[in-house]
Formats: sequence, structure tokens, C-alpha cells
Amino acid sequence: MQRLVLKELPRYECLVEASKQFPDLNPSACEAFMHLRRAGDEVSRVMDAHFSGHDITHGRFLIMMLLLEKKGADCPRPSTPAELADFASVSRATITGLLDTLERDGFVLREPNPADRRQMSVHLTPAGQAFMHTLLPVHFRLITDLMGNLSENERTTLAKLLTKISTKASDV
Amino acid sequence: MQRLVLKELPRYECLVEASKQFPDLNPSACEAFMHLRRAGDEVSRVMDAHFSGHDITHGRFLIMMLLLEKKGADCPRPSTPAELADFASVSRATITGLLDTLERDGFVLREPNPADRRQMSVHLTPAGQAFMHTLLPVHFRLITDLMGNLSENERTTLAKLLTKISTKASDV
DNA sequence: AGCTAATAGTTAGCATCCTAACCAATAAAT
DNA sequence: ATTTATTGGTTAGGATGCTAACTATTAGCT
Repeated sequence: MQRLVLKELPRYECLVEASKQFPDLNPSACEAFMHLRRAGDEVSRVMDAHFSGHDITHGRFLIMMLLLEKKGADCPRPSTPAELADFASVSRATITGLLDTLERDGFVLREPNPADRRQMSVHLTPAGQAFMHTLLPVHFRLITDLMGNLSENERTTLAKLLTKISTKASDV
Repeated sequence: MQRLVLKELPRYECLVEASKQFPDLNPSACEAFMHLRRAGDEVSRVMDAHFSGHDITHGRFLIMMLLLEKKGADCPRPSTPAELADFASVSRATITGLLDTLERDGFVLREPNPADRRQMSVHLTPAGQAFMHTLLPVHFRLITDLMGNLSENERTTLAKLLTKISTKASDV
């Protein structure tokens, strides 16, 4: 699961040059856009490599993350396939596939809900919890490392700028 | 081709709370990380939707972009499958698949290279060029829109911060 | 020259995620 | 109360990108 992204981004002057031919090309917008794609892709690569070293995938990890018991949790926690799909912005069919694998590996359990016989109730098994508690420190360590070139201030700035893009993107 | 990403990111206090349980969790690093993933994903969704409206995919578009004749081009241009794979940071097998489709659609031509009979030489057909020149204005317009919430300064700052992440990621 | 190693491209088979169609169960409407 | 619409979950089949194995050609060594 990879995205095609340019390895070497075009130099800014090339963008300016191209903007003469294409008036809709805004060099700074293009530059920001390409950097976003590349950084996202690089980070994905690192994370995927990390996950595959632990016989898990990004998708399965995220599902277990969502199912994980939170301490002092006022944060709502999804417990049905439909809720998981919603939290993870992914189709229900995808959740079915991920849960199949997680159940096969003994990390998750699906139980019917007597109150509404359409629904399934999903939880982590003890093995699933143990797995996560082994993996999470390494996982968080890796994220901390990845952001290691940025100061606290820069991280906050980055988050703010990226939010502006996400907001725009969701209503384009 | 989608990535699983949280729709609602956890609030900062939740991250701080969680960091008490997991000392390796750095709240600001985590926050920046998740924003990066989400923004990248949102932007990908918008672009993919745009592409599919023109019966093309991200991958095929990028290949055609790489093959496109550049005016005043001192920028090097790939012309063999191996070079395309390198420029796009993708496997050669993937390029084979993309070229198969592009060739079927009449956008690209593969020709043997008499000088080195292992190599193929790839170029856009006139139809491929025409297609790109129709699509590109819309494409650039969309990118400009997506970055529309950011000022010139913010775009530059964003690019700078993202570069720091890409740099770090490529040697983690 | 002739054998070995490296390189170009393709093929085969896998994983993830998608949409569309489907069945079962519940809710809503008359 | 019965019909109709909606919701939850799964299944089937497709697309993209991957790795590993394969063939053909070229380069390097002795």
C-alpha cells in the first residue's frame, strides 16, 4: 500500500517557468502540495516498514488502537464494525476484512449483540491487549523520532497549517 | 487506494493524558504526525475523485506528467520504464502495469531501443499530450484551491517544515 | 573469447481497500 | 398489522501497488 510520489520535487524556478504556460498553476500552492504528498508518503513508508516487522499492518493496528481500553476515558470508543468504519473513515467491507484477519490471529473477538441481532460487538482479546502494550512504546518512540527535526513551536505551527488544508479539502 | 486515517483526531488533553501511561508518547509529535496523515489523506481523496472523473488514476497521471515535454526544460525527463520507476519511487513492476493501461488507452507508446535491446523507450502519443493539456489547467486550479486557505507565507513555512520531516523520514 | 555478474523489463501471485449487490433484522408508515 | 424503508454486516469482484522469480541482453573479468 503505497502512493506514487515524486522522489525529487521540481525546483521552484521550474514551477514559476511552468506557470507562464499554465496560468492556473500557482507555484507556492503547487510546492506546498507536493511537499505535503511527499512527506505523507515518506512517513507512511517508515510506518509500514515498522508494522510489517511486527506482522501487522497499518489498518489492523488502527483498528486495535480504536478498540484499546483508554484510561480516564471520556473519549468515546467504537465497538461495532459500523462504528469502526466511521471512526476510521473507511468502508464497512474493509472493516470486515480487517476483523477477519484480527480474529484469525486471536487479537479480537466478535460477539453477537442480543439487544440488536443485526449488530456485532467487537473487543480486543487479552492477547490483543498484550500485543498492543508491547508495540505501543516502540510505536510512539518512532513517531517522536520522525518529528525530531521540529521544535515544539514548529510542530504546533505545522498542525495549524495542516488543519487549514484538511478543512478546505473536506468541503472542496 | 486509500489509507485508513482517523476522522476525528484525539484532543490534545487526551494525548497528554495518554503520555502519562506511555512515556514515549510525545503529545506535540503525535499531534503533528496525525495532522500530517489526515491532511495527506484528505488531499488524496480529493485528487482521486478528480482523476476518476476523467477516467484516469493518480499513478497514470503521474507517469504522463513525467513524460510530458517541458518547455525551456533543463529538467531531466525520464524515458525508460526503469527511469520512470526511479523518478516516481515505485517498483518497475508497477510501471509495467501502468504503461500497459496507458498504452491500451492510446496515451503512451513503447518502442524498443536499438542501441540497448534490453531497454524500451517510452513517450506520450499526440492523444496523450492532448489529454494532458486538457486536464492540466483543471488540475492546477484544484491544487490552487486546496491551498487556498494558506497565505503565501504560510505555504512557504509549510513546505519548509514538511521538508524537515521528509529528510528525517528518509534516514530513519 | 567465454564465463559470470549485473541490468531491463515482464509475469505471477499477494495484500489492501474499494463499490455494488445481497441477506437479516429493525424502524417507520399507513 | 402489514408493508416498506433503513440499517448492520458480509460476500464477490475490481483496482492499485508490492515482492520474488523469470527471460533476455549487456558488461566485466580472466
